[in-house]
Amino acid sequence: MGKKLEIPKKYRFTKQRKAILQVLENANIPVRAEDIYLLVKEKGVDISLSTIYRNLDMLVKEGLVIKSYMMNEDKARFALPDKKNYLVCEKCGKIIIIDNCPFDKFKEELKEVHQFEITGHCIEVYGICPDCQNSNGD
Amino acid sequence: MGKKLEIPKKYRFTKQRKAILQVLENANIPVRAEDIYLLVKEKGVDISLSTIYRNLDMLVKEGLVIKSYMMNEDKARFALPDKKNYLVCEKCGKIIIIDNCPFDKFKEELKEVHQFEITGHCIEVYGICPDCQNSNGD
DNA sequence: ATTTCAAATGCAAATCATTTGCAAAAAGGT
DNA sequence: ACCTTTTTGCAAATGATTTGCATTTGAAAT
Repeated sequence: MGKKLEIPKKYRFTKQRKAILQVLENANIPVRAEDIYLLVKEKGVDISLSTIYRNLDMLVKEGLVIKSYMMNEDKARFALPDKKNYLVCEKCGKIIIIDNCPFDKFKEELKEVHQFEITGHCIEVYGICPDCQNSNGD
Repeated sequence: MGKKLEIPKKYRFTKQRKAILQVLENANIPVRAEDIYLLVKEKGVDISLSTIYRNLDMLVKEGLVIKSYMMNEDKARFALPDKKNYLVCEKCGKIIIIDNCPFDKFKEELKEVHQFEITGHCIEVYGICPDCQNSNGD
């Protein structure tokens, strides 16, 4: 699914780090620290939440991972850059990645108008998914 | 500045609430709960943080205010819907609102492809602002 | 293969934004 | 002014994320 994550050589390649990368690569939506925790443990690798947070911080600082927050959720989510644009269903929370981001063409215009050197972006679209449109009530 | 906020009649019009709305209307960028707290106090109106959070929750639930998180900041920001798309400078943190959102045309396409009934969106673009492009170091 | 040492980890404690319980204060209709 | 309900403030609780520190572990050098 996602692209291969290349960790800069200045960092060591531990089994915990390896497992975290694997989860991020396999995830098809942005995941929370806790999701990673469970998925890594599931693979039989021992890990702690602080290790996960420390690695995510590092990855975000290196620009390899995007951190974002979703509507009405107080926990951060992390994803490879190709999963940073998504649709979220307000009812069931389903997440759908938008590929072929339409934003790129607009980027040029924005760059000129504001003289910004643009390094990235993140789009969150929310609405009601097909399934929830049909089902009334909750 | 921003548009006028209309509070549904089912809510009472207290002085704290009035002050919060005023701050949101006058803000030219998304603000944090704490910013609102300081600005309201500055106007001489007594208020507590819990009142601010409760009102913001209400406004978000009513769809009158957009809640978002910015890059590398763990605090939520709140803004009227016309300020939900912005550029952030990674160096100095400067925020610039994108008006005339280019996203609307793309919305139709997205609606068809994913069958989503789209109710809103939020775009964050990050990069380096003109000022910071020149200044080296910090 | 062993040594060596900085980087990485786990645990428990600390932080800090946000939330919540509850009694007191203030809206708004009658 | 009175009554009922919402809203507020305070202080305590919550819960995600961060941090200190002793221990473990990569991987470079021997």
